[in-house]
Amino acid sequence: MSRANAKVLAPLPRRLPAEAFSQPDPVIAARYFIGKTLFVRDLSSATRSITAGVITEAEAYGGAEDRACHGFNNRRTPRTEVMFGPGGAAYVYLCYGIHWMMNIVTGPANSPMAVLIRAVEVTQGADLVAARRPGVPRRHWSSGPGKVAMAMAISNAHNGSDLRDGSDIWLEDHGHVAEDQHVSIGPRVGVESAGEWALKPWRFLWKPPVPPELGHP
DNA sequence: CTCTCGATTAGCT
DNA sequence: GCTAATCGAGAGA
Repeated sequence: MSRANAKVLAPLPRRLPAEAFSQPDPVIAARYFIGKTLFVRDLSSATRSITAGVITEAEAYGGAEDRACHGFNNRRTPRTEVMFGPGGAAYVYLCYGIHWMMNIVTGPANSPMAVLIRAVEVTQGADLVAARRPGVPRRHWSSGPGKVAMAMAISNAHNGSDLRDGSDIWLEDHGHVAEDQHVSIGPRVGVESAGEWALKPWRFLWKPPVPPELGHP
């Protein structure tokens, strides 16, 4: 291969800029992450294989006043500790004793904010995901926060990993554009007990356009 | 130590 | 639509 071709074919700089993680408003961050690609290395297998998926649903948590956030009122515990670090780390915790939830820590240090990844569309390693989710239809592989972890083999082994330049779990921009007209905004799921904070429209759901031939008259 | 509850899912009605 | 499963975190005594 010639030097000129090597330059043309060199990988694009796909990692996200640092500012994406230090963004002080978790709601803006959540919207920004829609359409970005999450890469995960399977730390539980000897092969340490990698799967990837485009983020299609996300929710914002944070600001010390957000009652739905684990860091509400600056509650600092072993579990929430990673949220008090600077943006860019993975916050992974166990929910309902069974399900792992994957979050992107955002904002400055000492300010607990995170974006929960609620759904992805698998774009790499579909064979691996199919093996992890036997009998499950593809459309249900990762259509929920617990399912995202199951599909991509995310667990507490990823908690605290640096998403900015790490190699166990990270984010890339592959040019998928989630246009406003296809992104619905609404209240967060499963946080009814958070009072008025449960009503905040901090959930973003990307529904790619329906092909014309499938549209209703 | 004990008690409560959860950023959910899957299966059945 | 309804609910059991499942267990660690966090709070309080």
